[in-house]
Amino acid sequence: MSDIGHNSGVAGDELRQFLERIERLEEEKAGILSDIKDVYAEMKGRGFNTKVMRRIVRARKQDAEKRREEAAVGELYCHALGIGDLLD
Amino acid sequence: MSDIGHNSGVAGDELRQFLERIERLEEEKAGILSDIKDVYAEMKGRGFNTKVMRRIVRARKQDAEKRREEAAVGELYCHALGIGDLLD
Amino acid sequence: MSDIGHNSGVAGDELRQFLERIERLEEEKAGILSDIKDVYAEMKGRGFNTKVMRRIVRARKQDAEKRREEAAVGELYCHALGIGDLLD
Amino acid sequence: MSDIGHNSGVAGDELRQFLERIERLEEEKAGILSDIKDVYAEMKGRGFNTKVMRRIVRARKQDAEKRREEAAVGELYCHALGIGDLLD
DNA sequence: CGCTTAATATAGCCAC
DNA sequence: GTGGCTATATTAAGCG
Repeated sequence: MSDIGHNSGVAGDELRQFLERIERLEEEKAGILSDIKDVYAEMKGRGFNTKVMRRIVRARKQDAEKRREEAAVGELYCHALGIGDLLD
Repeated sequence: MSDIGHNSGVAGDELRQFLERIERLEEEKAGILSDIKDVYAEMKGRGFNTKVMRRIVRARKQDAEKRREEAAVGELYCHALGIGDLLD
Repeated sequence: MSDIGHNSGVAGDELRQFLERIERLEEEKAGILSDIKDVYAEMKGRGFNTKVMRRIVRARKQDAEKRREEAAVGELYCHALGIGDLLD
Repeated sequence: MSDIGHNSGVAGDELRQFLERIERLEEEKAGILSDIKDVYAEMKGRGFNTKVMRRIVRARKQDAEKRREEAAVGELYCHALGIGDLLD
């Protein structure tokens, strides 16, 4: 191999591409996290109780999850009953 | 030091005690996990759809969690309103 | 319907039995997990580094060969990326 | 009550605004997380060891943090010495 | 055996 | 600044 750098061929290039994509996304993620933190800080500056707010946000997330979960159970039920494989 | 083993004094003894306690508990845990697996296997042997069962168990666990979470939010609300620190 | 409750016959009873067995075992499991947590907390209170302890417990559980193999792959990747020896 | 909805005045409106901003950001965050997951999945599809990749990404993140910290200290020192920004 | 979920460990954040 | 707590990342298990 010629002295094209320290990588070991084409796999190295591909790896580097993946690494760049991931680190780019990680940067974006860090930005969002920072924004969220800022909003809570602003709230607190406006005199709101952020602990309560965090709980609410979490509860709403859990609620959405639970809905999805129940829908999944329902679907399984329907399937199991419809095709008669509650006994599989 | 006399030939009491390869430890380096009293801290070594204490560490070993902790390690034993932990590994004992880990063994118990492994036993329970194995038991759960066995129950599902038995169910399947009896002709039941275990995937549905797992979903149900999970949904019920989530339901309990959500209850707890909502209770926590309610408590925070009461506290916030009661002492008047919705604005903290 | 007779006084058998809201289930639909004998399969329902059997299902309920299984559900109870599973949830009972899940409770026991939760108890053990809690105990393990307590031991680590106690260790920390005694001044030990629990992160290191966890690694030791895990290492004693798993195989050494796999670790060696992963280390080799990591070295390879770092070399391919031209970023020498970030890992370990 | 006039047609302001079910809230209890201006604080309610402000709260709702904050809630919307937060949940909007949470959605964006979830999108990014999903994208990252996809990249790793693609890598795995191309035959790479993603576990090793994750370790590399993490190591580089820590390294970057340490760099930033050292840069900050360097700036501080330069300022304290009255020799502005010798270090990049 | 891979690949999708569940369990566990780590890390970041907030309050004290 | 420390310690608990929540969220995230990693590891392991279970199923097809």
